[in-house]
Amino acid sequence: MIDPQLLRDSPDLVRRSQDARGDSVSLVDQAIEADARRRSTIGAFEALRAEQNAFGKTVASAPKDEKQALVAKAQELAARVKAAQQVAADADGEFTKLVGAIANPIIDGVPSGGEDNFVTLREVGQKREFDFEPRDHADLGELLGAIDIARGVKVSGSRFYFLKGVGARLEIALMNMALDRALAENFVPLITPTLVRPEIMAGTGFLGEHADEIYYLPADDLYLTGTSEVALAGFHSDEIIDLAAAGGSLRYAGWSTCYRREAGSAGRDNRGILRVHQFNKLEMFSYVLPEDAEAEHLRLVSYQEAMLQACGLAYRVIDVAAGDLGSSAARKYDIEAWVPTQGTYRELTSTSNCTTYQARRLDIRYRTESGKTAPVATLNGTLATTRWIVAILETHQNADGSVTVPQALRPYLGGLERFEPIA
RNA sequence: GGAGACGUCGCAUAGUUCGGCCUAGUGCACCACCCUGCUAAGGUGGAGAGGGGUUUAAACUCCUCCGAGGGUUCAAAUCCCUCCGUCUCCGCCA
Repeated sequence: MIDPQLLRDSPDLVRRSQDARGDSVSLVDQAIEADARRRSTIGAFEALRAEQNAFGKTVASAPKDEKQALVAKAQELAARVKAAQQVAADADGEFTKLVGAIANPIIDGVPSGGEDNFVTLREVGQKREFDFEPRDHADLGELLGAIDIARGVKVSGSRFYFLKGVGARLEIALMNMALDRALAENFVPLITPTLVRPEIMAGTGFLGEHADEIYYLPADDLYLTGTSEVALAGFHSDEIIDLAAAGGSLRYAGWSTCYRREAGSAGRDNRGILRVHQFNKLEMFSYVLPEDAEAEHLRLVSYQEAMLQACGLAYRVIDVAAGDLGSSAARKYDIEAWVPTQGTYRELTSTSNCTTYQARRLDIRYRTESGKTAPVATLNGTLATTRWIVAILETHQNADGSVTVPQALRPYLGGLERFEPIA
């Protein structure tokens, strides 16, 4: 949810953001109007209520013989209060609905437009060239006994797989390397719930545009999370957190399995494990002071880049365009790694600065120096996922089908230097 | 899954019997000052959250919040319903 004060003070800023995202601009004016109506109806109700409260005392202390008449008058007053309360509640509901539909105002510099209007900030690393015909990760996975798609499909259906042998070990190694790096930056590790209540799912904004992406268990009214961001954001919901005592920020590294229905992407990336229903992820999540959010965002990107570099991957960092941002994000950087057999970059990480938008909805606050409460800023970013295996296998493959393990990962694989094809 | 107990403004509690004197009391912790002086004790005062009005701001003022949401009533922490959660015991199962 955006700051209602911003709507009153700087409506143009909100209008510009809506326009850049390709969202409704008139929604802003509807919300402003609803805000005015809300406040006037609340005022009317509260005045009546004050009258009722005062009159109630008169009734309570009145002598018995006068009570009858007073109660009759109180009944009439109560009816008016009830009506005014309903009007105020309706106006408040309408305002909440409209203001809730407005996405987080983008940060200056975010490119306008849709999916294709991103700006490439930098390209890093050498794209791998081959003097042989490179295999794609699905072939390599089979050759190495690392990925078993067929059996995944047999057991669970399309877009499921088994990681096996060095494949399973590689994923655990990636997660452990990511965790070690997160620990070095003072992230607190968390293994998070992957089933969450509706209000937490809604609070993180995933029930809106992503609703059909999410697995839902009707028997228990619980949602399976597509990222630990949901639980990490919910972790401090309804809390006033002490950022000062924590050194200005609270950082968590959440590990979890992630579940995605991939509705609407039928036919896309069907081969291999690029787009799957279930994978694992180590996610960084930061709670910071609003004024520190942009600096924290750049730090998260730098940790991601360091991870990709350690894995010997070529990549580009892109500034995602406004129309391709989630409603909670004010800016998002994606890092895409070069996938040789596809001849293109594919997203391996994403990091969003949600400013105070997500925190306002989840009611996560801190205390300012003057002692008042104010919403914190939240940020999230990927540090490792199962998908990285795709780029790592393809990038470091050799002509005989073996794969050279990047130096940085070897300590996490018992010193293993190469994955060799199984017989 | 069954039975029972419970949920009060940081923590701990009073209040629920029998609706109005609750504008939710008290203790601890906290903050400021005072006294005293040696790591403590005492004294005075302050202090919850959200939302209106007003204001440069402060101050002031009103409304709401007793797990959540409904209901009854002129009036609900208190009565009724639903849900959520915690604890104890029993059952079942990794």
